[in-house]
Amino acid sequence: MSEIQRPGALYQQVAAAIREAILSGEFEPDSLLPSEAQLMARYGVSRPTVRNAIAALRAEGLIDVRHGKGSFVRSSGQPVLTLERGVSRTRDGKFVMPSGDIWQEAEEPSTYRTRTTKATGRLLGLDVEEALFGCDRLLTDPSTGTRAMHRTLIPFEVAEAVPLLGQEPCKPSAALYWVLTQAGHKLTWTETVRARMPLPDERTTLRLPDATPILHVSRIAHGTDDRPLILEELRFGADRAELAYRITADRQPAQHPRS
Amino acid sequence: MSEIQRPGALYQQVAAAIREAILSGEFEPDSLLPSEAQLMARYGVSRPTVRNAIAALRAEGLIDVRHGKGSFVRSSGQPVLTLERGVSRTRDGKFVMPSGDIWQEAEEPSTYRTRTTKATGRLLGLDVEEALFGCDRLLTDPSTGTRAMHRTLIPFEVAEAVPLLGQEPCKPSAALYWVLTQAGHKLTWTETVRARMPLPDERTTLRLPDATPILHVSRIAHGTDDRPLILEELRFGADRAELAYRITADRQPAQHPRS
DNA sequence: TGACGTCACTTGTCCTTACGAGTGATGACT
DNA sequence: AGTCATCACTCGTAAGGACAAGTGACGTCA
Repeated sequence: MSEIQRPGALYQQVAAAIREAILSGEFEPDSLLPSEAQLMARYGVSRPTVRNAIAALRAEGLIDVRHGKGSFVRSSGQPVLTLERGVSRTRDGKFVMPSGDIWQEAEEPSTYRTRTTKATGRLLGLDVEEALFGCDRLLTDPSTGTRAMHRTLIPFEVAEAVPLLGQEPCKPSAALYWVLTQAGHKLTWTETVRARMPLPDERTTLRLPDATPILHVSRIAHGTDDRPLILEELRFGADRAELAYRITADRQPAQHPRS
Repeated sequence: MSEIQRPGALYQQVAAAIREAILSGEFEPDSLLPSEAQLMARYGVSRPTVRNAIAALRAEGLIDVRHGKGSFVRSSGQPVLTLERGVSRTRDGKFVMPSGDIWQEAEEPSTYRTRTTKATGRLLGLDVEEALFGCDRLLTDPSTGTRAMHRTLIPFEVAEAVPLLGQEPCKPSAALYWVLTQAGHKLTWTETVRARMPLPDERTTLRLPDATPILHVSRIAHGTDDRPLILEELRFGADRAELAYRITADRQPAQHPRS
């Protein structure tokens, strides 16, 4: 019925019309959109044009298409899982460490030895081709079904100085940080947050829907002597989880540790 | 030449072949890929199939296509701009505030009055339909050309108690936080980080390439009485900028009331 | 009643054809 | 030499047809 004329290509006009209908609430979340055939009739266009419009909306993350069933308005629900990335104490209250260890292991971790790449070397501030211990784990949060990929990288140099680290680089981060503190380090860490589209293998292992970016957190911990000790990387779909940083102004040092 | 057979659909096989060639470095970043016609000949498929494969690679953010020129391997460069979201002092060293005010105004800010939506209400912990001062600004970092959308929301209640706020809600955040501190508040804030695909208007105003997610930071500041004072939202393309949080373990309070 | 095959409906894949539109080089004309 | 039309190449858009594959309901048959 609604003849459209405005912006540019036909399929963009169709996409715009559907998008508007979705955003205005005419189509409720999780509801079924008209089928391709119906849209063809509705706008008087061919099937490729309709499919092109639908592809655009998929790329925007507005709809989900299920083979044999139809297109559904994606329930734009906010993330259900909030990862608190501040600090928290252990139960005995004696020790401060990075929080966020809600995860459970979904698969056997795989340990390996590797070398710094351009990206990891940049973060660690190391020369290229430095040797590292590595451990990759696939984590889940059972209560929400969220999945995440976790990687721990420890320079050989550090592992030699703190043997417990190299022996079990797959321990949850809290344990590793505890070991480091026991070894006399006062920890400071920096988290770098990036977002990007997933590679195909990340899409499958994280079970990501269409048009779902990945949040990629790199946490690098420095010790007392300002040397990088551990690099942790966490990757997860941005549809399910979000990050939270709690910052208290009057407690934070201005530039760097004073005491 | 290279006949392919493996996984599923033809176009996926073509996409996989090209993807592999890119990731293995056979095609250098910024280099020109074979044209659609060449790919048709190379893999013995029709143009829609080739275009479908190319569309998949675009959605992954692996390539950029320029009308009339061809497809180019996207230089997967890391973000060039790091937003330090910790705390920093003013020049006189007297006051601690959120850092990150490197931005310049790209357009006239627009002030308005609005009400809490479901999303903002949730963050502010307010009942729905509460009245707010709002200000939207378009910011740029001239040195890198990065653009960002910024929004400030201040509840009426707060603006009345601290009149300077409501009068000029468009001041950079540092100024607002300074005013609040002068009014006797000790500030604590929480930043929530999410990522999602941009809406069309965000794509255009932020000048985002294909398959580029948005990083969406919501900073909500609480005062001495634990009441929400200001909600700031910052949105920018994840291709250019990243976030950095510096955390020092032995200075941070142990725990905090969960919202 | 229960199991199963069929059918109608959906989206997925693939092909062919045609033309529009942006880009850059070539070459003719001034 | 400089200007500009033309042309060949690129990707973008749109239509048409055909068949495969997933889904669910309906009806038949044991």
